Amino acid sequence: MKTYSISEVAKELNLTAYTLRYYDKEGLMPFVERTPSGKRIFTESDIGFLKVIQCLKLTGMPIKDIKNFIAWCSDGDSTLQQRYDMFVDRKATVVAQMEELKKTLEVIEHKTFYI
Amino acid sequence: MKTYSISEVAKELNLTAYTLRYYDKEGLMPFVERTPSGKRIFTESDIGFLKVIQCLKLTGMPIKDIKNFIAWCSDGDSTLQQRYDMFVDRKATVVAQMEELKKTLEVIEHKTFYI
DNA sequence: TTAATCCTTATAGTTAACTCTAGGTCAAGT
DNA sequence: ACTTGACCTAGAGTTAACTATAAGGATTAA
Repeated sequence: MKTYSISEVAKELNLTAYTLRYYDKEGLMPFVERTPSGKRIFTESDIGFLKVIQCLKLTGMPIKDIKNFIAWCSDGDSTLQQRYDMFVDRKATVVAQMEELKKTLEVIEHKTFYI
Repeated sequence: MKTYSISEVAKELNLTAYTLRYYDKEGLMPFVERTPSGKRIFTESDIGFLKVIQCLKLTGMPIKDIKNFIAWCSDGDSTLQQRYDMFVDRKATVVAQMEELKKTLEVIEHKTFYI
């Protein structure tokens, strides 16, 4: 199975190795294995998971909340509903942002505000 | 014309007077008038403008960038295109976030990732 | 006239999310 | 064997955006 180093993953996800180590320290990556000498080794599935984390971050979710989500994942099927609800909640947040933005666009398009 | 005090506006917009003064210091509210004694007096249109600022913040726009936008507004019609472009850009950002979120929702709905 | 609410400046504290440095380990190439 | 480069940790430093306090003063509603 192909694995990746921290700097390869950082490049792929467009962030730094510092940031990945910080995420690890914050409990966002309990799934990442190590070599006998202690180096992190990332699998394809780890990278997929990190992409989900990035998506959650994009929606404005704080790291502590993402950490909770990761912890739920470790708890298995019993937390499936919670996890699903959380995603639905996130979606609602972004949809609400979209609505606000649309309203604002309408305002500026109709030139109804100036200083 | 009806006007509002800083604390009334803070309550209406669901933030604190501290925050409003901070925004003022950062150049986000050059339009707000004062009484002869120096108190800020907000009009309905000021509040409308502050709501636009809140909307921009919701999309993740930093205060410095919002300040630039406000400065453009002061520059009048010559910056109309820039301002419109900025809003389109913001909209695109949020739409992209939506797309990411939809993808992620699909992933979790199909239960294709677990730790 | 007293209490509340506002103002200022200056300064300090807080939180989140990085971002970096120092000092050390380890594995591969020459 | 040795040097180079990528990795490690702990912990310090940074930035943004508040959030609050203090000290001192003005205004306004009851």
